[in-house]
Amino acid sequence: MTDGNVLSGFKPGGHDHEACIAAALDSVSAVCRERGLRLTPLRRRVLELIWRRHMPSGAYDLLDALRSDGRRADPPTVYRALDFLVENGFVHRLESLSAYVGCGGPGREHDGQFLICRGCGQVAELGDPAISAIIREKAHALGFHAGGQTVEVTGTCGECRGRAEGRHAS
Amino acid sequence: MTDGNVLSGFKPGGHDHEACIAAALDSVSAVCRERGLRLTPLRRRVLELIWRRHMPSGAYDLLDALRSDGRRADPPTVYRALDFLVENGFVHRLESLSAYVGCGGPGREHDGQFLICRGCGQVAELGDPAISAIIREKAHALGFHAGGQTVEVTGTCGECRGRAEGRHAS
DNA sequence: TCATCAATGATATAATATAACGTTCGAGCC
DNA sequence: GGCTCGAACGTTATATTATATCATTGATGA
Repeated sequence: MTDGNVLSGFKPGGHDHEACIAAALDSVSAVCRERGLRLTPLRRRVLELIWRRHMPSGAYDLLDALRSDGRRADPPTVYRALDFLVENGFVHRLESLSAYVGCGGPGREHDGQFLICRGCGQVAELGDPAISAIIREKAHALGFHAGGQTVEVTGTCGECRGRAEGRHAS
Repeated sequence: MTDGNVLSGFKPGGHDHEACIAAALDSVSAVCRERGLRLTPLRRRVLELIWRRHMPSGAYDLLDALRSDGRRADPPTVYRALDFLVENGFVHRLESLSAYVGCGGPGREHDGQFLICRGCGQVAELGDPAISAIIREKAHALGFHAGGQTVEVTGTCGECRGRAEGRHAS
């Protein structure tokens, strides 16, 4: 099996974060052009802030960041931007954290599965058809017609487990 | 495949609800005795209220219900009872609804999967090992050590879909 | 009987999210 | 260009969900 189903993985310490943000913004920007959606400066900025932190952001963290920009901002400002980004699949809401992360495969229809590391706080997103299919099938066997799926797993990523074992050994 | 993995299903209109509540309370009561846990009157009452509504209850709904009992109650009262019930696996929190439902298999270790009907608001709980296993395995393939899983599916149950089709046909 | 600790009472406040209405701004049309 | 319209955003207020903190009660065992 390849990593073809990983929409966004845990990032090693030294990855080129600016490039990673830029790529995400470009990708969303392209999808918006295709679909006639308006990626306004505010929406774009919120999306950038989400990618920049590279871990789940609370709405009020984003609000503070907007204020640091010098912009006047109140809760509806950020919630409206988040609504747009979530509705169009550019950002996902993590229900178990009440927080938001950038989508690793914007523009692709998918049910995301999220791995949330307790150690570093990073989140990986899978878009694994086998997982969503088995859930849909098991539900269907009970006569249930599945719509959206929320799949969130907390645990420890490889890098953090490595660190923990390192400490043990030393 | 049997329905062996259904911990609690969608209830038909006429099921014996009192018996259903009593069975749940007895079952939790027995587990508490086994484990030396204190199912105090308050905790028992909150658990009963949750089963009685037979659909997800918000913490503040429960609070209102406690007050209707004539009992003085404030948020920490209900949240502490919920903490006890959730920690010990007698109640599950539905992250996508910020609400609580009774556990269909108290005392059994399991990752629950929840089917949330948009029509009637009822929730079915599965404890399907195949679902939790594939999630754990896919996570593991990425070096991620899975702890708890949140799996919540919104959609439409058979009974509600039946009703909707009935209206169409008429 | 008393010491102790878990449970609950009570007050205050934090964190997350939405309602409602006014204002601005840009796209399409005359 | 000037108009109209609707989407986006500004602004104020408030709703909903959850926790921190300290005081009090009450059951259990020394």
